[in-house]
Amino acid sequence: MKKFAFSRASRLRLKKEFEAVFASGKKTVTRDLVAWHYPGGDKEKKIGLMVSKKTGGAVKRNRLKRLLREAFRLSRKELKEGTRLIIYPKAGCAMQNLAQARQELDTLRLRARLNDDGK
RNA sequence: GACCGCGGAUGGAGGGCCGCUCUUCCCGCGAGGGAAGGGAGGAACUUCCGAACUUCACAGGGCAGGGUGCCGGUUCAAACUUCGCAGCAUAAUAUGUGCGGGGCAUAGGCCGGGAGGCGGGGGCUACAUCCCCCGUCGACGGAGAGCGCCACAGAGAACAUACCGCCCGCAAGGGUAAGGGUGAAAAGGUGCGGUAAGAGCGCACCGCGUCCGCGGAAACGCGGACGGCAGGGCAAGCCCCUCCUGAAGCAAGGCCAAAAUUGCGCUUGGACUGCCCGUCCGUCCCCCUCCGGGGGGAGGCGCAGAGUGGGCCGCAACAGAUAAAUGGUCCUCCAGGUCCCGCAAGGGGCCGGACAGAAUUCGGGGUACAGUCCGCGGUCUGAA
RNA sequence: GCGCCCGUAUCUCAACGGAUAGAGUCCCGCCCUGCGAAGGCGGUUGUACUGGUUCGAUUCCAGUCGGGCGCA
Repeated sequence: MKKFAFSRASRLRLKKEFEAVFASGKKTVTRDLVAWHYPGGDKEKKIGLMVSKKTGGAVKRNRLKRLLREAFRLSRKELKEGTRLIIYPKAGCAMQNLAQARQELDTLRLRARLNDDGK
């Protein structure tokens, strides 16, 4: 297995999965992000991204998703196993580069107590 | 040379590390791993036109509805269709693929022309009309079929009882449409004749209409004859005429198909065993009964219909995803901006790469766009 | 992706193609009150933008821009 792999298994892909997290998950809010999270059944950590059209055009939205996906990919070993996470950047979100994205994701993880404490 | 505007081209380059997606091959029981190769644009944006494609509808004709509107030339597709050639894939003369020619856009783009509107200048001594030139604009059939509207001002805004006038008349009344005034628009213009005053009432020129001739490929123009001249504007108001037009759209459409439900058929279930026999354990409810059993329901199994969740095709000619890939980060170079040091050559610091992201495909239009290059036009400045 | 609709004051809505674009609300000033609320009087604020048709455009037409809706 690759160390920083990010395949389709790490993404929420079905409407059912999203709805399960919305229905029974907890909501955590930081300055720029809103997140829903829920401990899943298996060990896989999965992420889903939602970006509103209010954020901007397709280029801006894609850039935002790529940054957040990259931040998740690089720091996902710190995350608790089995986490299902949905991230929604707020409309006025001023995220410019990867460093800011990782910092935002870190504060989100601490605030939601999703750290991998080694079981 | 600088600046501005318009049009066109281009839309940073190389590398390291970590990732995503597709195809082919290899390894692996599998999960997966590895190798090679492909992976956003001129606008992918917009959805303003059209073509292909798909499903539905469809005897023929008409109406309604929607659209179109001076003339000529030119421009058109990796889609579709037709023909020819080539050679690859394959068992194949079929199919796919490549090349070339033809067809195909009602209304688009570009170029040119013609009438027309507006503005400016000039000409006919002057006004008006008209003519010529320059600039500019436009979706440019019909107001000689009908309906409707035309504020304010003005007497009057459309089959005129004409306000001030002019003329006749003592007056009542009548005749006038020249002149004044209003307005975006008021019964063709100028001149002469004519008349009580006037008027296409008559005449000349111009304008308008009809017909004929000539020129032009056509729109149209020119000339001649005839008609005294019908009654304003608006059709991007309704409308009439010409011509075109079946509807919807890949979320089209086709296929596979859990669970639950519906229908039909069959039916004691499990363990021991390779299988049968056999043994053991479990065996819901109702009705009939000659106590052997039989029938029905529930349950179980199978099949079928429909088609939800979901998936596949449509969807690839070297992008082909589907909560939707084509990325992140660092270094060097190339442009660029700004600041500091310096007389200058130059050196250093900081910032930093336009607009923008495929979703069946193709063509045209529209819009956005840093920097660089090219062309055209304008203004300013300088030199000869 | 495809198809469709709508843009008027801060907000909710009016306005046969006719001029100064209205009504409530908001805001501002004054009056009233010991102060405020309510009330009264007065005022500010504009047709998304750019062209075209027309004597004249919020209205008609075209194009940009910005919102919204439907379709599995």
